[in-house]
Amino acid sequence: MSDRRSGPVRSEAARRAILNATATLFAQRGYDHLTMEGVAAEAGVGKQTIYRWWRSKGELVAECLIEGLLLPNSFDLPDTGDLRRDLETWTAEVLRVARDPDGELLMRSLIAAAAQNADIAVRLRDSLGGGASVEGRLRAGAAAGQLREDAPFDVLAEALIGAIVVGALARIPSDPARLVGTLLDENTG
Amino acid sequence: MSDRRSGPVRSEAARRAILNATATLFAQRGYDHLTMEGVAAEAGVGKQTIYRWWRSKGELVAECLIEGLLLPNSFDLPDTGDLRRDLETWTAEVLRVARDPDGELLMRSLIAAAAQNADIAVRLRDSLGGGASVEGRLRAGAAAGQLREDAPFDVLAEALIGAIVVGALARIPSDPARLVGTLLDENTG
DNA sequence: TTGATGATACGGACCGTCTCGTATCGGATC
DNA sequence: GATCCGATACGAGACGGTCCGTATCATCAA
Repeated sequence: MSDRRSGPVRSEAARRAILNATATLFAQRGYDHLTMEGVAAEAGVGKQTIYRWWRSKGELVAECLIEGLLLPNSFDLPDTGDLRRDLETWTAEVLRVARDPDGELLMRSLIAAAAQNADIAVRLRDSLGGGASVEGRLRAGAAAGQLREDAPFDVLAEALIGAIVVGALARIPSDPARLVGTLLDENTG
Repeated sequence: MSDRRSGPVRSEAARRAILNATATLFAQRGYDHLTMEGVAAEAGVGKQTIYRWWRSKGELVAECLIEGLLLPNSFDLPDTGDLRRDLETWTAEVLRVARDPDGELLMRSLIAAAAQNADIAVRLRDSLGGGASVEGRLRAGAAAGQLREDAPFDVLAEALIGAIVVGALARIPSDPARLVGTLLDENTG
């Protein structure tokens, strides 16, 4: 028995056009005003082609997130060996984007999308450095003697990301150095 | 010149029916599946009566929040004199509601609503103890010698609420004692 | 031959506006 | 004080629009 198939193969061009259109419209209009018909039109594609491969708007946005089409690469957390400076750099970069008018809509839309869709929440957390990057960087810092070895890395990561998110939602101007300082100071080795 | 009006006065019965219906349907279906027509039907009211007094779904939900129809009163932060225990009690209560299936939908919907609507974000922050309650409780604790006098109260409050919110979004099981402990431990006087 | 594609028609859900007829208020008239 | 009148909120629902998710074309590449 062979699982060979005849007929045309899934069009990669259509897939990319759809994902790019989704990213464009998401950034322009936000999650709630993102429509499947809009994506189809922008991508020059039939609606059915979208529904054939994605079950919902949420899956579409989640895949854009995975593909890195929604968040800039600068959100990668650096590791220069200086834990505090790296965290401040990263926090400042995230806050800078969050304060830019376009970026603010993007962040708020991502949060709204994450609140409505578990897939997106997981992907967003990854993209924003959830389990992996922030917590990992904290561990590396501890290994380098810049943080208590037994510091609660997961809680600290959650608090840092949480403070940024809530600050963005409530439009509170946060100071990266104060924020990182508050969380690190008490836990330095 | 007088600003007297003739004609019937705004119906308080209709207002309450609308707000109650909004709260009920919000808790049942979440923010995005809350429809004006659904509210009108549930409240036994004409759609126009809603649109006459509220410009959007967001304003409606924000007013429910103000009226205390969406969040239980138990979210009031106690002050027994023991800062750490009070914060742990409050955090545990919030997390308890967030873990209940109905409560989870409610919390996630509130976050989604806050991300989309600035009014709701402000009201939610108030209801959840934003500037006022958590930060104020921290100050009181400092005055009682349970926290450094010069601790960054605002950042700590933001980090605590943020950690709870992000934990709820990403469905991370948080431990109230660890969370509060991490934030308080080395800011104690 | 098979199956993905762009296009488009379809019924249905909600939107926000508009207009009914009805009920209730204040002010003017008697 | 009784009565009428203009103003206005009310419940109900019709209306044109947008978007949903599904179904069905003819077309075209493997």
